[in-house]
Amino acid sequence: MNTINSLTNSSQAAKIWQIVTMIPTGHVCSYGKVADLAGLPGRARYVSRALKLAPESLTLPWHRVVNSQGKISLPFGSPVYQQQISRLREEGVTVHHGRVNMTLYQWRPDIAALVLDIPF
DNA sequence: CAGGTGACCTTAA
DNA sequence: GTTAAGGCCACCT
Repeated sequence: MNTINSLTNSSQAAKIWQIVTMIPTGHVCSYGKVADLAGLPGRARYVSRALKLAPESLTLPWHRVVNSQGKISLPFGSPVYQQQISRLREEGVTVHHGRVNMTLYQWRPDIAALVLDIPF
């Protein structure tokens, strides 16, 4: 079985995708935080892989995921890098030198969301 | 089986 | 404020 099918069949990837869809417009979340909320602590790299291989049909807000320092983790200057910045700016997020201010824009899930989403 | 890789993270200088 | 090293885990060669 190829990589994409093994991922799309993975309940772990599904949890990651579900968390990403919860990030509100105008906010961002780190790969590590998404992993934590999905019940997969310490697996930030798995989040990046799940996003890269997610099917188009999911239309995930992948642009709201940045690294823990607030920096765009895509290859500098690449088309997809530029697109992430454009999408964030369309939502009112200031991006300067390929980075967002995490103090201002980091998503802080409320208690209700956590209670609803931990069991899956 | 043994490395190499990556849209990462934390810690320690 | 920064970088470097070690850790991390799934996948690929």
